[in-house]
Amino acid sequence: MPELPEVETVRRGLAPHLQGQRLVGARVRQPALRWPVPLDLDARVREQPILSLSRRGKYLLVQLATDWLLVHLGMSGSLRLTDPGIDPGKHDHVDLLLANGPVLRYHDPRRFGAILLTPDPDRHPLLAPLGIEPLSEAFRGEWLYQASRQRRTSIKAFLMDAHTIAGIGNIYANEALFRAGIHPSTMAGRLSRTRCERLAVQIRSTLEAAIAAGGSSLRDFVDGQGNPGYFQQSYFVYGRPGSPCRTCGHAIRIMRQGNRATFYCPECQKR
DNA sequence: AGAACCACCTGGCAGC
DNA sequence: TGCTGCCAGGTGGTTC
Repeated sequence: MPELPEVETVRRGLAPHLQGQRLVGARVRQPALRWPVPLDLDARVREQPILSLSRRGKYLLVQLATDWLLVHLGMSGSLRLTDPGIDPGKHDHVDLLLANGPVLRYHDPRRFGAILLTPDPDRHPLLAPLGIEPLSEAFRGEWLYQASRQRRTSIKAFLMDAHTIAGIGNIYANEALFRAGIHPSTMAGRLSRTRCERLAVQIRSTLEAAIAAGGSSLRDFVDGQGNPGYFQQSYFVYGRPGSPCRTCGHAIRIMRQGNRATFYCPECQKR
């Protein structure tokens, strides 16, 4: 579910409801996420004002007065505001209680996500090694060109490496490569400046279009208010093996890179 | 350096 | 209806 656009959609949806509010505690029903939820979460968030909501790659950062909450949605996580009178469901593992009434409820059937606390996100071992933000000013064709020199890995693996570029997952790597006309197996270090320029532009525009559509509604993705996203309707290749390419009509192909499915059009995407 | 696996975990779905 | 096997948005780690 959650790649950069989905996390950004959640952030934008929650920010107006959380900024300026105050937490009064946390209820942890299932601490066994990817890493254990801190045992002292309740005590450390109690009476803490929420100063800001930001995002780094696929992590949502909630700035409190003395700590930062790091939330990762893993493969199946969601975060939404709900009424405290609504009973938690089977996979509603953590509630963050707001002073003004509602609860921020973390739901994650597969439990690949994480809720962590840190006094200094810049030095946190999960955040510090993250690569460039693909929506930042610095992310341009020339950056992509320089960063990919001497890299013999495939361009798709390169795009999905969070230590190089933060936030691009399987869906948007596939979609951006299609839009840029680049075959996913192309060696990263072999891309010309021109193609790096085109790819950087398409990565940005694909992510921005997905955010504008409210994210992708795979399975049960919902934003902070429980609304679905609509970007899935715009997929060119992801999840469409055998279906006609929306551009040329050839059948979309599927292959495996590592253990991830790669979708591409053999006609529109060149090595 | 990079590719391939594995691990973590649940649920949906196809096929029998 | 029910069982089995496979698949899924992530990602740190190990091994070759």
